[in-house]
Amino acid sequence: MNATRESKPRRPHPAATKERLLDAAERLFAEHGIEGVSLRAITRAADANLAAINYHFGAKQELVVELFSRRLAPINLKRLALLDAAEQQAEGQPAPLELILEAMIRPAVEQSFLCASGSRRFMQLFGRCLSEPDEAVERLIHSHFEKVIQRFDAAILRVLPRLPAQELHWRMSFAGGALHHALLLCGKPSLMPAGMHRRLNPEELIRRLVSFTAAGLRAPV
Amino acid sequence: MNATRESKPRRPHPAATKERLLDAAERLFAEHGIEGVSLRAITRAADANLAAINYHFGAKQELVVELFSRRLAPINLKRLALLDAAEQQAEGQPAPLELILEAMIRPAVEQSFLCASGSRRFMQLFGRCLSEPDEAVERLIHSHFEKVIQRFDAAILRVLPRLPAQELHWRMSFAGGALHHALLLCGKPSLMPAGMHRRLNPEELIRRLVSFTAAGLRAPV
DNA sequence: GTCGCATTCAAACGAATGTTTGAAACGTAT
DNA sequence: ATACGTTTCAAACATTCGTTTGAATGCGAC
Repeated sequence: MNATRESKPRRPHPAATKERLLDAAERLFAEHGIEGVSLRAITRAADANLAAINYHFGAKQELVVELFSRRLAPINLKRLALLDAAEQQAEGQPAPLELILEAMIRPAVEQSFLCASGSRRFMQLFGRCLSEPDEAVERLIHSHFEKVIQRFDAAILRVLPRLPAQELHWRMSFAGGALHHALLLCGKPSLMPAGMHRRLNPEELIRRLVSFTAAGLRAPV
Repeated sequence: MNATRESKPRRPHPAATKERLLDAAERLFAEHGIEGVSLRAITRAADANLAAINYHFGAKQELVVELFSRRLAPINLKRLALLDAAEQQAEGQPAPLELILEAMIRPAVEQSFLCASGSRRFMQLFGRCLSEPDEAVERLIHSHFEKVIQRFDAAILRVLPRLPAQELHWRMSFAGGALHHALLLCGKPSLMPAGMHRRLNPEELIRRLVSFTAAGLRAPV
């Protein structure tokens, strides 16, 4: 008998404990909030020992940081890539507003709808953390978005040159709020009005968000 | 010497402990989240004994319920009153979209900017709780908003009759997300882009929110 | 005064939290 | 086989949490 495979069916990849912890924490955090999940719950769900988190991450806070970086970095890279593509396709002209907004919205929605792995609920967690008090998380999010916000602000100012900067900032905040609230609803259909979550697919949501926010941004001052 | 006034300057109205607890809890909850505030912190801030909360409310959860009801009920009453006024002024015609949206937005923004008492930060707390996991809070919010949502949906369907119900629900969710995200930003200027919180007054915010969401709701399907 | 009721108080309760510890088990290179 | 660095484990650490308790206090009515 193969001792490593049959006597202990659990722990298929011994070196993957760190990833299992991240996945379990992501799922549980999205469901119950960061403060609402204990290290014991995480390690139990990840089939790991209680001390594993402090061994691999040092502290719970560091796990949170690594969790956010793992998901936020790819999303924002994709946002910038889509924006680059939109601007390159415009050939010197300002990129179309709808394409800019889709570049901002699509990566978040797609990540939110990704069924594979635990990444599906991350955007729900992210939306929750926007309103959380933890200063470390706040700084972390801010650092991840600083560059993205600058690029998108500039792109939109190019296509809507008559929009005052102040007005643009507020409207982008409104758009962000709409996006994150929508992703939140996707994770909590119980908050939706009846019958709203019929045929809930990402492309439809993206289309709705783009047309709503584009109209809002184009509103007369 | 007046013993009740000079020997113990604290506790001016002995019967107001319950209110002091609610005010302190509201402020602390808005700053650190519900789960992030202990009964000890609340009672310390309210200059009351630790057991005061369990004596006056029975449990922490009941304090939260009473806290929400105290603020949410007047806001939603004002919303319905403004909507009634808008529809009455329209004299049988559908009420103007901008007036309907202002009826929804103004009470929340004004409550959020109210400097007197601790009510100023409640809307920040409310926005936070939209994404919180607590099922009791979730049901509580839902029950407070059920009637309001129905009335506003109907009013908007009257002025935008060509808007499919599904589309309307999503766009109202987007509008709600924009509103609550904006109120969240007002409570956390650190999340704003630089220079955005210059001259932050409620009327300007209301105007911006109304024009943004009105344009979004009118967007072509 | 003194009774009765509402409120406050200090102290303690059990349970749960994040973290630490030191030994055991593991895989791998020598 | 032996030794070594890495990883896992059970157990305990000190805090903190929400809640409970029972005595003390305040205060108006009789």
